[in-house]
Formats: sequence, structure tokens, C-alpha cells
Amino acid sequence: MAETKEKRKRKGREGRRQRRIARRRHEILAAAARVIANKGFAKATTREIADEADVAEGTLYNYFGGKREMLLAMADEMETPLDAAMIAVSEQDDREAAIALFEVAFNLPQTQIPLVRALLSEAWVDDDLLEQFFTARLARVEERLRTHIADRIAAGAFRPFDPSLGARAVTGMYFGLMLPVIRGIAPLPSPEERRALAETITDLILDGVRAEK
Amino acid sequence: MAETKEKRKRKGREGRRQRRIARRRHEILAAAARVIANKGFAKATTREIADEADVAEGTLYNYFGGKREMLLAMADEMETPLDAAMIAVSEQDDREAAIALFEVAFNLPQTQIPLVRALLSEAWVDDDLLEQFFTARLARVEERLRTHIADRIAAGAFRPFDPSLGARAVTGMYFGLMLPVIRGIAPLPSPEERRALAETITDLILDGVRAEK
Amino acid sequence: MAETKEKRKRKGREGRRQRRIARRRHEILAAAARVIANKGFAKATTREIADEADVAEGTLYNYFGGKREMLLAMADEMETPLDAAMIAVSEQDDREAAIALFEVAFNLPQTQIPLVRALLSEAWVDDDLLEQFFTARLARVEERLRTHIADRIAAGAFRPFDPSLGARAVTGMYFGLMLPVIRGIAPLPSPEERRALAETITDLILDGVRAEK
Amino acid sequence: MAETKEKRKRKGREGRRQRRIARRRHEILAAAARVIANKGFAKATTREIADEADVAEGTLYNYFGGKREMLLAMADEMETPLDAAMIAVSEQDDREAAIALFEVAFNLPQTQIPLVRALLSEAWVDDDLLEQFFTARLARVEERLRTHIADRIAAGAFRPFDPSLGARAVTGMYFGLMLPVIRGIAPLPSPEERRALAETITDLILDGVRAEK
DNA sequence: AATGAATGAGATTTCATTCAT
DNA sequence: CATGAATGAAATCTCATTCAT
Repeated sequence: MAETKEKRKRKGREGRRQRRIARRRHEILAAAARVIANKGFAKATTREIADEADVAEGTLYNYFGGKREMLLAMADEMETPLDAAMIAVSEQDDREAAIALFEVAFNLPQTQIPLVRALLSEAWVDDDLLEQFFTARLARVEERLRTHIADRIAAGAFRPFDPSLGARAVTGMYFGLMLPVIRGIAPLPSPEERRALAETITDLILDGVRAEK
Repeated sequence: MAETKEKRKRKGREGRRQRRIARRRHEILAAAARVIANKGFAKATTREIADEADVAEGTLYNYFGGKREMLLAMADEMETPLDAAMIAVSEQDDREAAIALFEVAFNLPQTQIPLVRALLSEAWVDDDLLEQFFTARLARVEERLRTHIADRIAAGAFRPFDPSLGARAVTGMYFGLMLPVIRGIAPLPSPEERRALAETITDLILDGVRAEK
Repeated sequence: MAETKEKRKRKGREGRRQRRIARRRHEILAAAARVIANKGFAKATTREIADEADVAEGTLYNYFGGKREMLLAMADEMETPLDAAMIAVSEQDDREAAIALFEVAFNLPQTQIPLVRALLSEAWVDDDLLEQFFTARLARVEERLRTHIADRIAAGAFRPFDPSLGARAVTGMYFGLMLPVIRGIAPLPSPEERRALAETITDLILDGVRAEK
Repeated sequence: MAETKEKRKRKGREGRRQRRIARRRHEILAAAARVIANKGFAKATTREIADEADVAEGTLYNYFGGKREMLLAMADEMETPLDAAMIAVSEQDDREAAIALFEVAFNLPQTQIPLVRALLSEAWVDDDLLEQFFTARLARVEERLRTHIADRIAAGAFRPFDPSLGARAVTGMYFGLMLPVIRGIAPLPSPEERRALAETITDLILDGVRAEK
């Protein structure tokens, strides 16, 4: 029994330790993301990251192999709204489905912004990172959009046009609207704004700007 | 007269000297842009820039106050296609005008790409640079678009919708399509592709994707 | 009586504890010797020593004051074969005595090699360590040899020559043969090889290489 | 002619520059050797090497790729006395030839001592360095000795014994006598001492210590 | 003006040691 | 006693900038 007790105690302690480590790792990553987002990867010093995380510089290396590995850990940890938006959207009504999709996509949690901003700063000059963190995800989204557009054209619901270009135009529009938010020069839209934004965008895409035909 | 002759000669020589200096300055800037575009500002070393420009490191400092000043010089030297496209928008026919505008906008000279890419890499983390090089220009473009849209809505030519959002959606779409080109992961469109691209985009914006109205 | 019993039990327990501690200390020292022998003192990390000894880093500090103290403990723990060989030299028969001496001296236990190698690596740059671990011992050996040689010269058994230089030549030859073994680039001689080695060396020293006298 | 003059001037300047660089490189290497000899490779800091060489730390890296490369440069630059001693020794008279050889071998220039001491400190733990700088040279010497001994035995001039072991015994004796000098605990022998040393050693090897047979 | 060696501040990373659990 | 996360001093190396030639 004593052994069982001891075992249980150790298990409890071990679990707490694991959680403490995971928590600390997460804190450091968040701190790194904030600093890197502001300064860019190269100008963000480990000193500053350590200060922001309120640990000693050496401690960083107990959790990550180095500065670069922090970035890769960010890329892993991140679930972009685009990923979330990929969850099957019911296809009965184009308009409602599209609005819902955009609404989800515009919902970038405040805490994810530094991660995305930090990653984009390096992805702009680092091909590997761009591929791993960005291109691969985007390609999945665009593929899905392209297929959907092609289907709707075949069904006669959409006018005939290049589905590939259409897909890129839509994702492009999305990034054009979100990049200023990620960059920090535009405010994160409120839930109400998100809804209005999604509706307007959807209608623009579906029917264009022209009044009458 | 001898003096005048001498003066003329000196002027000629002086002119040649000036031109040589300007040419050299331009070469160095282009070299710096190529290196910075590839590595990012912080990772681009003066050594590498000097090598790329085929001068000694010290020579860089005869033309620019330092690494940072090269970036600022780039921002000055650069004429974005958007600037060019601003010349004339308000034409009789919306469709033709818009197509022309996009066609100009998609015409980003090969040599300008490194400049834009280099500047964007830093503008992503440097507020001053973003403002000077980017926000100010973009704001002018969007303001013009917004006014135009508002006018057309008032004239009953466009459906009623938020002109500000519409302007941002259009510029967003433009950047969404051009960023991969600037980043170097998509090819620069040929003149024919530019025309087709401009037409498709214009029609999407004007009439949307839906088949029947 | 109960108290006595208790005391005895405690003493028994205490003895076990002492032995366990001594054993653990020894294990750690052996592990440290292996690591330091391979990497050198400065490049051997406490982390690696702890891993090799299969304890936590902190545990090292329960047995030793620090990395340096491990070296000093090694110097204490080590009995060089030269020490052993010092037991008896002055025998009736020079040849047999010398052969026996060399045979003992060449008998460096496998487990002692890392200790000696580790200590030599630091003694090469650390005067204190060289003195404590090496010079003092060697001086005793050479003094003894010198005296012996001087005696034999006085007795007319040896040719007249500088006994001091002779002593150094003999120890020098010994180290010249053993250093590659300690360094790990020559194999430890087997018992048979030791005997043959001792005989050859002894004959070389006694009679030289020349055929006719 | 002006061009010729200019060319000549440039050549002169270029030559001076080359010599200045070579001189500086040599100074830095000597400083590094002194520091590394005293502290060992790992404990010798670039800071201290720079101070000893009276240059800034960064300057070291204009001449060497890093600390390790300094060691390799030392190994290249070094001509050991053993190398010098390898120059053909006339074989008529064993005794004179051997004395001359030892005399050369004991002539280790004062300035080479730090280089050898520094290299040995690392070679003791670094297999590559040991091989490049040490084993390879020593193997050449021992091979030569072995051949010579075998020849002399075949000619009946030497007693029959293992030539390989004899060669190692001789080089071993040499190192046993020189290591304390290199280590800095024995003084460098004067020319007169060298001669006496060489004679005594030679006679010991040739005829052994025994007085009469 | 052009050069490139010298500089030294500052960045990343390692690691012996401490100490709370 | 054992543990191992935290620490921070110190080491190596980089690189923008200066300046004598």
C-alpha cells in the first residue's frame, strides 16, 4: 500500500511538473511572438525575449533549441482562422455559406495575431518557413475554393471564368483585408463588424458592384 | 575666352562626374535591393551588398550614410505601378477604365520587384518606413477609389454599399494577386496575361460571379 | 537492551549507508574520468558526466564540491603502477629485478587508464595538478633510480655515466612506451607481451644494441 | 609610361600589404600559441589571445576562421626538430651519426615550444589533430629508425631484437626527455648540454649501462 | 573617391552551479 | 539525498562603421 501511495504521489507530482513545463513553454513562446512581431525575427534579441517572458536568457534554451526553433514551434502551435474556416460549409445556399465562411475567417483571436505577424515577418524572406507555415495551408484553401467554383460554373450557377484566378482573387481579397489587422494598423473587427464585413464581401463577390444589368 | 573654355570643360567634366556618381549610386542601390530582398534587411550584410555591387565596403559609405539610409533611398527612388495607375481613372466607361487601370497596375517592372520586396520586408516591422513608403501611397489610392465608388453609387450606376470597404476590397484583391509575384513565388505576368487578368478581375468586380441576375 | 538493539540496527544501517555513499562516489568518479579522458577537462560538461554516471546533475554536488574537485579526488584515488613498482627494486640480480620492475610498471589496469588520461590532460596545463599528481611521484621514482644507478656504478657493475640523466632516460623510455596506451592509440599489452616487453627493454638498457662488446 | 609607373607603384604597395598581412598573421599565431600553451585550448579565450596579440577580438577573425583554425594553422606552420632530424644522417659510423641526430633533435627553438605545447594539449583529446600534427610525423621517424635497426641487425652490427620495439623505445626516450622541456618544467638545454646529452644517450643505447660483459 | 583592415559593441549560445521540491 | 529547472556569467563570433592609405 505504501508503494501504491508513493506511486500515486509520484504520478501526481509528475503530472503537475509536465503541466508546469508546458505552461512555461507556452508563456515563452507567446513572449517570443510578441517581440518578434514587433521587431522582426533578426532584430528580436534573445535578451529581449527573455525579459518579455520574465525568465533568464539561459532558460530559453531549456525549452527551445534556439531562436529559430521558437519560430518553428510557433508554426506548429498555430491554428489559423483559415484552418478553422475549412471545416465543411454546407453548400445549399451560396450566400449563407459564403457569409459564414468569411465570418469565421475574419475571427482571428487577439492572441494569435503576434504569432501570425511574427511568422509572416520571417516567411517573407525564408522559403522553407513560407512553405511550411503558409503556402501549404493556403494551397489547401485555394484548391477547395477552385473546386467549388468549378462545380458552380458547371451547374450553371456561376458565370464562366477561370476558377483558379477566381480562387486567388477571393483569398487575395481576404488577405488584403486582414494584413493591416495583422500588421497592427487596422483594428480587429468586432463580432458585429465581422458579420457586416462578411455580408458585404459576399455580395460583392456574388453580384459585383453594378446596379442593374 | 580661355577661361570660358576652361569653365565649359570643367562643366563638362563636372557633368560627367555627376553622372558617374549618380550611376554608381544607382548601381549600389539596385545591388542592395537584391540582397535585402533575398535575406531581409537585418540579415543582409554590408559585405554582401558591397560584393554584389562590386565595390569595397567602405565605398558604400561614400554614397549612403549607412545601411538604413539605403532603404530610405529606395523608398524615394521607387515609383510603384499604383502611382502610375493613378493618372486617370474617371472615364466614361467603367469597364474600360477599370481594365486599363488594372493593366497598368499589374505592370510591375522586373527591376522594381527587388526594391518593393526589400522595402516590404522592413515595412512589416518598421512603422516609419511603412508610413513613408506604403501607407501614404495606398491611402491616396484608396481615397480616390472611395470617391469614385461613392460617385457611381450616387449616380445609380453602382448598388449601394460601403464605398470605403469596397475600396479596400479592391486594393486588397490587387495585393493578394501581386504579393506572390513580389515575394518571388509566382511569375510576373506577361503583357497578354496582364490584359486577361485585368479583364477577368474587372468583370468579377463589376458583375460578380453569379450567372443570372 | 531495546536501545542497544536499536543502536546496532542503526549502526548496521549506518554502515550500509556509508558503503552505499562510498560506492556511489566511486561510480561518479569513474564516470567523470571516462568523460574527461575523452573530451578533456574543459570540454567535459557536468551534464555529460551526470548522464554517464546515470545520476542527475545536482547529485554530483552532493559528492563533490565541483568539477575541479573531481579531478583532485581522482589524483587521490589513483595508484599508479609506478607506485606499485616502487615496492622492491634492489635485488641481487640486476636483470631479473629490472625485468620484474618493468613488468609491474607495464601492468596498468584497464580501469586506471581513464583516470590517468583525464589527469594528464589537465596536468599538461595546470601546474598544481602536475605537481600533486605527477611530479612528486615521478621525482620519488627517479630519485630511487638515480641512487640505485649511482650505487651500481660505485660497485663497478655499471659503466660510469650521469646517474641523473640515466634515471630520466629510463623513466622517459617507460613513458614513451606507455603514453600511446594511455592516450588510447595503442592497445594495453597482454601479460605475455608485458613479460617480453620487460625483457627486451631491460636487455637494451643493460647491454645496449651493439652486438660485440 | 604613366600606366607603367602606376602599375609599378601598385605592385610595390601590394607587396608591402601582403607582407604586412603575413606578419600580422604570424604575430597573432604566436600570441595564440603562448596563451593556448599556458591555459589549454578550451580555457584560452579569444579575448585573451587578442589582448596578447594586442589587437581587437574581431581582428582575429580577419585572419583566422575561428579559434580552432588557429590550431590547424599552428600545425601547418610548425617544423618540429624531428622533421629537421630526418635529414639524411650519414651512416658510416653509428655512434657519430646517432649523436648528430640526437643533437639536432634536442634543438627545439625557444619560439617553437609554445606551438608544440599548445598543439599537444589539444592533441591529447583530439584524434584528428593528433593524427595530423603528430602521429603522421612520428610514424615517419619510427619507420626510418626501424629500417635502420633491422639493417644493422642483418649486418651483424646490432644484437638481434625486435626492431619495431627498439624504434619505439628510442623515440620514447626522446619524448621522455623533451616533454618536461616542452611542458616548461625543465630548462631548454644549452648547445653544450645538447652535445653531452646526445653523447650519453647514444652510448646508453649502443652499449647499455653494464660495465663489463 | 576607393579601399579594406581594424574595431568593438552586441548577439547567440553554453554550462557550472544553486536551490526549491 | 536526489532531482532538474533556473540562473547568469562568460565565451565565441558577426558585422556596421571608421579611417589611414
